[in-house]
Amino acid sequence: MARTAGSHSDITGPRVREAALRLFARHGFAAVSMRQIAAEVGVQAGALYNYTPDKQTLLFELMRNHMVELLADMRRDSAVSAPVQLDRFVRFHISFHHARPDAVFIAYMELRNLEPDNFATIEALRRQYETVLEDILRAGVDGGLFDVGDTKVATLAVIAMLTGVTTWFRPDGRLSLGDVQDQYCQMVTRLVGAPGGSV
Amino acid sequence: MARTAGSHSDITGPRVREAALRLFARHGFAAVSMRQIAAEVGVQAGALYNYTPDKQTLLFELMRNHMVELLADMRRDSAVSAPVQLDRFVRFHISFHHARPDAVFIAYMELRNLEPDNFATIEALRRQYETVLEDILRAGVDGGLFDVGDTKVATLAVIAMLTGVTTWFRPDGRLSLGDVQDQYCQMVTRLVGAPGGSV
DNA sequence: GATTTAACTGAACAGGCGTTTAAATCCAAG
DNA sequence: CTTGGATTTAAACGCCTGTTCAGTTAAATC
Repeated sequence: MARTAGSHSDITGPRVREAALRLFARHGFAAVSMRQIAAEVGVQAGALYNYTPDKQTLLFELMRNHMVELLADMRRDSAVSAPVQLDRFVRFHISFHHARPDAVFIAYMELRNLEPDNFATIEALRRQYETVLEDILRAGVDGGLFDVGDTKVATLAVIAMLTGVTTWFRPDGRLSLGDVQDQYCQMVTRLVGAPGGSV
Repeated sequence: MARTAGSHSDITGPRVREAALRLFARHGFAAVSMRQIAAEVGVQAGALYNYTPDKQTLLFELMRNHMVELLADMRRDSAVSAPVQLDRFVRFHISFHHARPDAVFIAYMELRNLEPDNFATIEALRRQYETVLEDILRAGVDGGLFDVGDTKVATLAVIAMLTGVTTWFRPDGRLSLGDVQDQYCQMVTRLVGAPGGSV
């Protein structure tokens, strides 16, 4: 034997992913070259292929990691009432996405650059996430606590609304993240027709 | 003199823009080559330069046309009440965007591929559109008909929610466009805390 | 200090990129 | 039918693309 596995790869590997994440988010997958990513890491383009089989897989892994992390971090507690679950979901979505603006951007913008198999995988994870919210809404409707027209439509409307926050929220702006979370909780609560929603 | 101006350009010009619109929407600006656009039109790449000074301008013109058309088609009638204006805004946004899925896609996804000056122009048009909704909400708040936390936040939330429709709505699906418009009107009405909103 | 091998370089590959330009083509007016 | 300008082609420009690979470097083990 000799050199222990990953004497530099422990460092370079993550750096490659970080650089790719930032550059893909900033300029788009198709507009970023492997040489640009390599330059950001301080390495030649060929060295990247120690860490990914190709550019497409690099994108796919970034998106999958993001979605897996999203699903893992979300705690689903069906013991509490639907309105409380909804409130938690809203706050979780906003804070989780705010902490990873680049990954969010990529996950929503680069879907069309995924090869069919990879697209199907990411799409399945995304639907899984949507289902969590949909289940909350349906539970609320079944319990007579919510009143929405079509549950699926309401689900997609709420997620679109929440994800939009990442595109404009700046922590040094007029409102704190907590302020924004509070307002979105109120808006979503009203949107689903919860009794306490309207003042 | 000879051939009247634009004997073929009347045909080729629009075809170039149509092909570019579709291809940019499908694959992304950076991933589409001038040769691909030319092939779609049935022409050599060089011929495109009779219709656009360069690729960047082709993208910019598509986006600007979309935004200008959006602002032009919207009829602002401040004589009616804020809730009615809001209802009309929601229905208009959904149907206008549904009729132009490719242009919508480009207008929201290709902003980062615009050069600074072009970006500023599109951004200004977009803010102009947002202001229309914001004015409606503020009028409603001032008249005691709406109750939102921060008006700007509510504006962005509603627009994000409405624009999201384009990503999933299919006319051959479970719901008609009218159904979707109805449900979004109800959700938005409740979201802004209008009195009749909650059942 | 010799050996081993992970990590990386640098050059090369075939092909595509946006754009330019001279020459060819086309067609309506004279 | 000739003419002349609008329209398009075909080829070329220099540069960049993702990926491969033989060769170099350097660190950890013996």
